[in-house]
Parts: sequence; structure tokens; C-alpha cells
Amino acid sequence: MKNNIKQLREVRGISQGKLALMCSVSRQTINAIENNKYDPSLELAFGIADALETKVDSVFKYQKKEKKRG
Amino acid sequence: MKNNIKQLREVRGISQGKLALMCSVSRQTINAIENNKYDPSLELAFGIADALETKVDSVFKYQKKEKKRG
DNA sequence: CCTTGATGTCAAACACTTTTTACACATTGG
DNA sequence: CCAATGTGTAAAAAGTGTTTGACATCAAGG
Repeated sequence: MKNNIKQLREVRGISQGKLALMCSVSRQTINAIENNKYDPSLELAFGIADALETKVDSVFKYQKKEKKRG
Repeated sequence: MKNNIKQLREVRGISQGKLALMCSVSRQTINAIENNKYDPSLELAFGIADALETKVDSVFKYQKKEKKRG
């Protein structure tokens, strides 16, 4: 799964912390998702898309699962 | 979160079991999601949308969280 | 009646997501 | 220097999603 949260965030001038507030999650959660540590829950994916005024399908793109490394 | 998996499935003549196979998850998982026991992971949401030849935003609609009852 | 396929439900176990707390570095401005 | 803001990272604990195995109901057909 890849996402363009960072780009969408930056053109809107929203920090990770602000986006976290808008989605009611921790700043670390947004940071981890942006950096592909893990995928958000479906609910949070909708929250993020909503905060960025776009669609889930526009923020996230599915791609074959990448195996986790060490 | 609500979804129209059942309707999308039925117009395509796909059973819960078949959809489960297409998504590589158990039949119970599809059943539980259809019956709003819980929301799928984002990855599975994409898998379901894909199997039903539509978009995540078309299959699932976000709505205020419903508190769990005993 | 018996079998088969589709659906609904439960519980235990396991894997993954999220929170919390804490520390690090860079930049901006007093 | 010191404070504030934005970002990256880590570990433990809590919460959520998924699998497996089991059992129940309903409908269709031998």
C-alpha cells in the first residue's frame, strides 16, 4: 500500500500534528503511516481522506504486499 | 462504517465464500464485515472493492462511530 | 430422509494497529 | 542560549482484525 499523504498535506499547509488532531489520532500514527510502517484502519483511512478533502482511493493505492523485513 | 458488499455481491452472483476466496480471507471474515461486526483492514477493503470491480469509496461509507453494545 | 451449498454465530488464539511515553535532530525567533 | 514547532524513531501495553473449528438454520434436489 502506498499513499501520498505527505504531498496532500504539504500543498494544504497542514503539519503531521495538525492532521493528527483533525483525525483524532496521535502524531506518531500519522508519521508511521506516512512512512509506511503500517497501514491505517479503514476508519482512519476515511478520516485522513476527509481531512485532506479527497477520497480514500485518491490517497491510498493498493499494490502487492511487500514482505516485512527484520 | 456501512457497506453494500451484499448488494454488489448479489448482482454479480458471488457468494460470501467465493468472495472470500477472491480476497484470500476466510468466509467468516466476509460475513462479519457484511454484518458490521467489524471493519476490514484497509488492504482487505481494497481487495473487496477490487473483487467487486469498484472503488473503496463506493463500497464503504464512513459515518460516525457507533458505540459497541454489551 | 439425507446431502449439499449458502448463511449466521461463537470462542480461543494469533497478528496487526494504535496509544503513550520518551528521546533525538533541525529550524525559527526571543 | 532558550523556547517552540515539525519531524523521525523505539518499546510496552492496549485495542482491533483474522483464522480456525464448531454448530445451527434454510432452501433445493436425490
